[in-house]
Amino acid sequence: MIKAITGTKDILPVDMPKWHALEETVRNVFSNFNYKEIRTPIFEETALFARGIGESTDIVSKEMYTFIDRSETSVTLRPEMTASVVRSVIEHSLHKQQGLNKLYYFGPMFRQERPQAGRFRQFHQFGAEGIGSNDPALDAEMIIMAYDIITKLGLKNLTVKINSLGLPESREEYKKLLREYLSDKVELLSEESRKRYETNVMRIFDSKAENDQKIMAEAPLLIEHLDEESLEHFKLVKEILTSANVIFEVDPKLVRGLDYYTHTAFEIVSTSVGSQSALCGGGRYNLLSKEIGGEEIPGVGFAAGMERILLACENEKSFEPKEYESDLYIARLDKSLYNVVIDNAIKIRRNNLIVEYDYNHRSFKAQMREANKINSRFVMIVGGEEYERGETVLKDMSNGEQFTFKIDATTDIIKKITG
RNA sequence: GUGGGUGUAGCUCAGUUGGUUAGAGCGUCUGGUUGUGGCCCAGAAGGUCGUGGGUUCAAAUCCCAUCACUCACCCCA
Repeated sequence: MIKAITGTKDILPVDMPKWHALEETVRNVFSNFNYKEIRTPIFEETALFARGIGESTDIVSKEMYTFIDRSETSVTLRPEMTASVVRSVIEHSLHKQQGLNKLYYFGPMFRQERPQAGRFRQFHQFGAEGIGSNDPALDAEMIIMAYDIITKLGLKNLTVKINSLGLPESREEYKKLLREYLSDKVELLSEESRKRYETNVMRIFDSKAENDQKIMAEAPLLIEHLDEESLEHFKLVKEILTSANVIFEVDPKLVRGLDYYTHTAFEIVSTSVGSQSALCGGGRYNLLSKEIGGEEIPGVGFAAGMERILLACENEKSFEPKEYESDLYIARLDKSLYNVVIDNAIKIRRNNLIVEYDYNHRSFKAQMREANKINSRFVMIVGGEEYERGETVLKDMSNGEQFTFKIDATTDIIKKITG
């Protein structure tokens, strides 16, 4: 018995109403902010992610689905979308056609991690990227859109965390400072953190090891060593969020695991899911386009995990997607009338109504039971004396009332149903 | 990669100190008089007890291995 690959999930018809509801909310909010959808390939040259996201990140160093294709090219299933979107903008010179490109996307992403609650190897994200402006209003807009989508779904128990990672120059200076602070404490750090001391010292703030946290509690914070420009940028972001009524908290220890961030970094976390509590995350990435070989184009964006959001919605029972319904079920009393059923079903379906009938040649009772099961509003009964008179019965399933019509006047039936 | 938990019908689960033909609810199918759903009633189908090995007169039950699922660490959406 072949089963779906570890960490992947079938999204079955019963799951579809909530996915559609989520997608609808996402599209509505993004289009109100005038973002346009973009779709990029599901796999890319490995170098795009390696350089864009950063060799030392967990994603690149141990989580990517990478393989050599038949033309000896190393390709990778995308672990996130930002690098792809920036690549696409540069490749098609979208940034030269207009100053700012406001883009959004949906789709599956792939990371080979151990699955757990709210984490899969194939998972879905929606997200937005604003490419071509360094304005703090755009940073704020990302957070506001993410916040609006999530709150429109009725979710509570949220925290919006923001931080500024500053400019590369001030960050390098700060890293020196941090290394100095840690220089005589390296021996006390966990193994993982000692590695980070060499590769990416700021990430030690992410460590959950008790002793590491104790040491880091006293460490100098980047936010206290930001340059003027970064401080001003951060201040404006906070002001806009405040006037938009987005309640946030500044988390000086929020250091995101992707290399390309500058200035704003943010996350929205929920207490309604498992330990993987980040529903969305993002930030500004003014260095990214240069990193992947283009000119320097400022950008900011975020991505949100759809499975996690739906999990939070279920746990909070925040909304109830509507159940499947159909307009008409055509039942026959006599097997010989199958063709009449088929003809009418096709005619009425072509008039934009949801029509079903029994394909398994079951009893009339079974047909009525099925009509009820699929939530059909009406049943059209074909057969018997009425049929001999050229008529058919239409039953309203909500109250049991029945009406008789000329069978060749299906338009009357359609009117009755839609009216 | 590391640790914990769980694998019995399509689903959710029961199965006593190892002891005959492995159960329930839901779901599915059929029927409850000639042509009418929901509720109710009756009946039926459906299981190599995850897989492989071992202990035993006897294993769903005990032991070992293996796989899968799951939660957590790590990290992230």
